[in-house]
Amino acid sequence: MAKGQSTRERILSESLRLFNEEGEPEQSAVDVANALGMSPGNLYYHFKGKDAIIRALFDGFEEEMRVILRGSRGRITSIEDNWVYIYIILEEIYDFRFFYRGLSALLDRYPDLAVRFRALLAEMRDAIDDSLDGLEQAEALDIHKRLRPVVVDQIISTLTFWLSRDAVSANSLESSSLIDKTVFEAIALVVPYMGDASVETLNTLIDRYEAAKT
Amino acid sequence: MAKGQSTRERILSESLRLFNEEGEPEQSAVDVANALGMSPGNLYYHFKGKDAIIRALFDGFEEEMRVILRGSRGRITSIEDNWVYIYIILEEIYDFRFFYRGLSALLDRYPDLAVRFRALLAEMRDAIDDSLDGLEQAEALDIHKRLRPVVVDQIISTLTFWLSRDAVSANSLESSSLIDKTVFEAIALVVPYMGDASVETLNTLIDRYEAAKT
DNA sequence: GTCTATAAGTAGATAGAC
DNA sequence: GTCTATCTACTTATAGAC
Repeated sequence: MAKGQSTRERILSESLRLFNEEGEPEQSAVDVANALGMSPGNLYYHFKGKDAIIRALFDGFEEEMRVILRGSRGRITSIEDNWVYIYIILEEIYDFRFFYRGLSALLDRYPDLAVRFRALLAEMRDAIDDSLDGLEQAEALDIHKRLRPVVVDQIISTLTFWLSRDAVSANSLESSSLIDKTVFEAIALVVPYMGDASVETLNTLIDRYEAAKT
Repeated sequence: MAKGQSTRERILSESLRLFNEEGEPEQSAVDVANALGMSPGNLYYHFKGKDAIIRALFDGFEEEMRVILRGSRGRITSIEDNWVYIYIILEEIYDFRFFYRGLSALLDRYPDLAVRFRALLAEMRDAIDDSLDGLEQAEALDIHKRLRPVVVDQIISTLTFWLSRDAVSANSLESSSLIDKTVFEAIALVVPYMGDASVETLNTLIDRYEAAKT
């Protein structure tokens, strides 16, 4: 543990680590205290319980994600830009993976977080719409009016459930491979709408993907 | 409750109802017994606990899903066929929705069910491959070799996480509307690969979707 | 097959000493 | 700020009577 870290911060970072690595449902507030060599009473002095810890962790995630989403507006015009942009989003989600893995259950347990999470998803939707607009101009992307919202839903769904998909699949990947694969899949959703540029774009995408693997 | 139903059957159907409607994590074995006006001791006589109940429920789901998946092989050639086929799959999943809503957590808790669930997904993958083959011949569907497995993944993902997506979204739909919407989205994933037939297919799809709504 | 009673274990939470 | 001690509430599980 880095010196200068307050007890509060130590509780938060150890909780995040335990939830991500051992599974949030399996860890009680007392487990967190034990992992830190701290008494439960002390932990309860800093946080009213596991609920308060999870809310505090969400605060941090929410803020960082907002910075990412807002920082990109109007700046995404190429496939390369998109690759990097989505990669950054997925890395942020990966750091908060316990939340995404048990999403439905957690949103049921914390209705207040559900409201905030939905607001975050709405921001993400706007950001994706924005970058699709950018691509439509720069790369002659052409999505049928009726299909546009469906495609956006599919992209959001991919960015939301990629970790659950991996958990369900038999052979779980290492994190960076998984992120690369997911970026590829997200962009692949719009490739067929690129008309004559599709094949070329697909090749660019495959090159980028293969490069990331090495 | 229908007469002639054994206590075992009553426990299973009441458990399924409670898990689906009230959430599986919130219901203990004692809650199920109480809901049936039965003593916990009696429930424990029939099932060793909640784990045994969930395994028995999975047995039923697994068997029904296999029948559906195997019954369709080689019989799907049109968009209409696909619509009906996917609709039936989603209805079956809907009956077992508590499981799909807490998928990651449940597969973590029951590694034996994880193995069986993955086998079921593999069967589903084969069935989807099969029906895409059918469409490729009948409707000149043309998916780039590299994208084919990605598209199949996206379809499977849609059919696996549609209930979680709905739970996360702000405005949850009524079950039949949600199923219609999901069928539309699943088929929409292959529409752009239909070349000249795309627009026509999309219109057929929209008509079918609008008809389902009324 | 079904009931009552109860044991055993654990998470969540707080009071009060240091 | 941190610790020890403790209490409540609840789930799981079983023994033994009917």
